[in-house]
Amino acid sequence: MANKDISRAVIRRLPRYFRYLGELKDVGVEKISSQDLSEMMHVTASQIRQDLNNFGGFGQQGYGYNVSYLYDEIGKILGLDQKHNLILVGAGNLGRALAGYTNFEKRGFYMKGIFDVNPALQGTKIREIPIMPMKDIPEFVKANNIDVAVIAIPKAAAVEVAKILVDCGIKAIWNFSHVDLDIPDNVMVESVHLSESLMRLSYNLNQYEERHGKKG
Amino acid sequence: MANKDISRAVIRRLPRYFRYLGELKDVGVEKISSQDLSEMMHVTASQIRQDLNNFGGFGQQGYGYNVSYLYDEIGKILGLDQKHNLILVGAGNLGRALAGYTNFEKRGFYMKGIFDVNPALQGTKIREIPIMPMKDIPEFVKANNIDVAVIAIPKAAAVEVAKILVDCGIKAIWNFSHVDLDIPDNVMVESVHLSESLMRLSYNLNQYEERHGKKG
DNA sequence: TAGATTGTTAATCGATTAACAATC
DNA sequence: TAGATTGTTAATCGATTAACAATC
Repeated sequence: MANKDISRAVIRRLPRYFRYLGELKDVGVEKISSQDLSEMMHVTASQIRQDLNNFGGFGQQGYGYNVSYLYDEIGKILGLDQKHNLILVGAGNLGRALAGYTNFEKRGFYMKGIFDVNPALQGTKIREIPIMPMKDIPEFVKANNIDVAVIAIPKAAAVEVAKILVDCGIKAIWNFSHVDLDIPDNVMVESVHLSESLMRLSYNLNQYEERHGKKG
Repeated sequence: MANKDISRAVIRRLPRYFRYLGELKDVGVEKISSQDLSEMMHVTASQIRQDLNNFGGFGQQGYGYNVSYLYDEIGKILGLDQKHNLILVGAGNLGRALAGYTNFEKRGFYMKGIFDVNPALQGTKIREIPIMPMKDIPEFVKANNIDVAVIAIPKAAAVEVAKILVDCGIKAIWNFSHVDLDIPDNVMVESVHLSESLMRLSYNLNQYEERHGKKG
């Protein structure tokens, strides 16, 4: 299960395999060949086999892959069987949406605390999770065995907060702020840059219109 | 400005250049060399020059790049100077957060309507934008010159809604539902799969712990 | 056994980096 | 002019695809 040097491209694709296998499992499909899966996912069968074989031989010649088994194995590779406590920093629009995100538990992440600068929010709760002042972060992180933080605050504050989080030993940050957090290698950062995603949409839309006319 | 066959990798990077140039501009920096920018962004200078030269020579030998000019040019390449009307489908937690997302206007996107299945929400507004029943989508899209839809609803509904949107001539979809929308080539889809992002975080966190021990 | 399909090696393709001539 | 730095070609690297022997 411990694997060195898996390429980023492969890791990017793993969750998508996991999603498709989960759906197949849900509708009761027991086995699938790389060929059939490739048609469903619009990728090559070769790529699927290559990707999976980075982690071991999950299939069987002449048969294909057992859906349920492969689903579980990819889940383990993704570490979804591990439990982690997390905190949310920022209870604005996006933060509140993330606090209500029910998939955390399904992936092994448990939200234990929420932090915000707004004094009006302090003492209130979201889904039974207390909202606390920013200054309480270090103590809370240490006391509650927190190793992941979700950051959904303006970029200026994000840089500062990231530093605090790193100092109190957080191990990973899910970053929604519009900034690249420059933190030590031993802290993982996964960023969701909505703004950049919107610009890519804009680019593609614009390209299409330039090629086909605005009312194409 | 019309450019064929720019690789996806380059497009993925453009918004990031745009962000850094915007920040440089904001602090009053007038020019920058690919070398200096590369150090700031942690990429190679060569890559920056290659990327930019896909769209034309924006720099000057012996000088570098004019920050403000390059910022504007990349903005044009990304189509941020174009205006588009959009609707939001889904006024749940995430939908409400997106409705409050103030960057839309800055990127040329104007939210004109919100749609939701919940009857209790109908007739109410978010930021002066009316929430309407799903069945009104086609009429509204046609009447208000809408060409982009933001989808933030459960995956089962998303597939169905996407079909309706395509039928009434929408040109691009910003998809937050956990599903790959299988729609015609002439409709652009930009997906933000939060769930997959969280799984990548999980993978990296897990890898780190396996290599360094749980309390590394 | 024959057929199917994997695991894996080899070939191809594309993206990144290095190098340098052009030129401001 | 000399120095700096781009634009661009060539070299390298990595990722994807094709092919097929292994094997269920």
